[in-house]
Amino acid sequence: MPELPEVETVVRQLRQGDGERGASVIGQTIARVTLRWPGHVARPSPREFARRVSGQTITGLSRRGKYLIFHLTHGFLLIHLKMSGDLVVMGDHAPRDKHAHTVFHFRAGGQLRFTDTRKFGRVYWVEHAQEVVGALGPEPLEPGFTARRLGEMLKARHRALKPLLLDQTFIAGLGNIYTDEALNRARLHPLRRSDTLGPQEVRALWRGIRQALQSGLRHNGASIDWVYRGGDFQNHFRVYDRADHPCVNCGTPIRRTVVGQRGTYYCPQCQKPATSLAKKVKESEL
DNA sequence: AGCGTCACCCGGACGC
DNA sequence: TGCGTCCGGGTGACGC
Repeated sequence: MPELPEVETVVRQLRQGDGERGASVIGQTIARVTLRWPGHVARPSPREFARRVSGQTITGLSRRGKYLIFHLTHGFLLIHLKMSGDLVVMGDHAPRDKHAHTVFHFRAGGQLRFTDTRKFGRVYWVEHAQEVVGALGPEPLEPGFTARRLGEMLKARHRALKPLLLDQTFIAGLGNIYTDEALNRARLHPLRRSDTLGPQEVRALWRGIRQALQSGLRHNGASIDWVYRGGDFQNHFRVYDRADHPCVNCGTPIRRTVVGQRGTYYCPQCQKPATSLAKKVKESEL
């Protein structure tokens, strides 16, 4: 599931263009679009989408949260990879891929393929990118995201940390993997209430979030399931998908529970619940 | 209003 | 082999 580091990795590769993933998309003019599965188009209508995007030149590429933002001559093309999406530039005669549901054909030859096994991904064409990403929370790796600011944000809410961190309007870019990794680094229990953290704990969470994301970026993201993006962060998980494996810090077996309908991994020794939570947590584990 | 919970969309993996 | 179940990002419905 592409989260901030995976999406950023894709953005960098599409921007630079390398041997493995083809030429840069910057400067390419989209001659036409093939919509093999129109359900990919979130807005406007599939027909209108194809019309709006065709003939436009990609002048820039950026990221906001988990969205890729292609800057066009007029308006913006936004793509969300959701769980299984991937974007690759290929030659026109590259082998067919049954999961390449949306394909952007370049005037100069070559194509940008949006492959998406699960079909959860979405594409948008809008006049202003804000129409789609306007409600997102702050970018956790940008300078404006300080520990102080995080502290104020946490104080203003009264929720368990895990679902709050997954809320894209709270912070943009964290998904299930990096949330669990961040909480582990911060030594905070996933069910801990956001407004009960002391200053040291806020700072630990701030550092945990940033270190987990930066570590992911350094490894070019994680390649899990059948989606290979060149990254190897999956070999450096501390808790995610490591149920019953020893905690890298204390050796205690990592535990898997469900929080907010999401598989949640944590170390029961390093990430102890606050005393007021302990009873509730114990009950849910029996 | 804010929060928790659940269903939904998909198809591959996995257990029986 | 073939069935049922699980999984998840984001959204929207619903109830408290």
